[in-house]
Parts: sequence; structure tokens; C-alpha cells
Amino acid sequence: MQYWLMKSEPTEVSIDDLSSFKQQTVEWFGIRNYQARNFMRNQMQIGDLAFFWHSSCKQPGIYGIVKIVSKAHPDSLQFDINSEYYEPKSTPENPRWWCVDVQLVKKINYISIQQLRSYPELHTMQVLQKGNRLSITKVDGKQWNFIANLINQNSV
DNA sequence: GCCAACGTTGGC
DNA sequence: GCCAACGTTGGC
Repeated sequence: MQYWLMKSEPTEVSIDDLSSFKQQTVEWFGIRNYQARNFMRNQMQIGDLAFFWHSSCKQPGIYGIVKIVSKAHPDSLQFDINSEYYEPKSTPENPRWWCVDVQLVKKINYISIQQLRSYPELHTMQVLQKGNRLSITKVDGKQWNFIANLINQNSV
């Protein structure tokens, strides 16, 4: 079992959008970065857990926990000529972009990026590193458990 | 809206 | 295959 952190712009798919979707599940479309694609295509397993992060917004941070519920499959939008995610170099035989499906496990009380930065235990989290832009990053077990404890304390 | 950091492109 | 130029990300 691996842990991840997945960023989404709330104007694209917010935690409440996800909550309203059928099966509370969404195809993680629109990833056009090779590192992030490779995580989804080569490493993610059904059952892996991820923090759901809002990025490019006023209050960046963690808003929920999601679960990987599919193996990687081609991102359908790469074939949609009307989509901003259209990829002319992709063919059905040789798709360039892949994604997984994620399902909401639970919404949590917002944990801000400032709060996360305040804990020495989390200083090595990739998402908190200067210059980090990768929209999917790994979270190690210690980091995951530390944040899971924060979530439990917040919900009491 | 700024801009540092990083990824991608393409001429050579 | 180098690397300058350009484009994008995303916190601030």
C-alpha cells in the first residue's frame, strides 16, 4: 500500500464536486506531466490512498482522503479535439496520457499549507518543498500517519 | 498579478 | 544531445 498526494484546482474538480459525483468517483483527467503520469501508470495500485489537495486557490491544502479505485487507463480527454486536454500525438493504439480513477473516502476539516509547514515532522514532504510543482507526489508512511493523527484530533 | 522554479521545445 | 528560449505552475 502506497500513499500519495494529488492536487486539483477547485475550479476544475473541488472536493465538493467529487462528493457530488456518481460513486463519488472521478477519472483523474488532464495530467500532462510525465512524472505524474508515470506515477499513475507504473506505480499506483488499487487501494492506495491519497490526500486530496486544492491548488491554485486562496486556501491551498488538504481537503480530503481519496482512494485509487482503478488501474491506469488512457485519459479519455486526450482524444477529444474540443478539449483543452486534446493531445494530437496520441492515438488509441498509442496513447500518451494515462490516469487512474479515484473515489472519495472522506472529506476532512481543511488543513492549510501553513499549518502543514509548521510541523518539523513534515518538513521533508515533497509538496512543501520550495519550487515543487508536481501535481502528484508520494507521501511516506510516517508523514501519512502524522497527518492522519491530525485529522483524527480535528474531528473529535 | 508577481515571479521563482521547473518542464518542454526545437534549432543547431 | 546540448541548451537557450519559452511556457506553465502555484504559492504568495
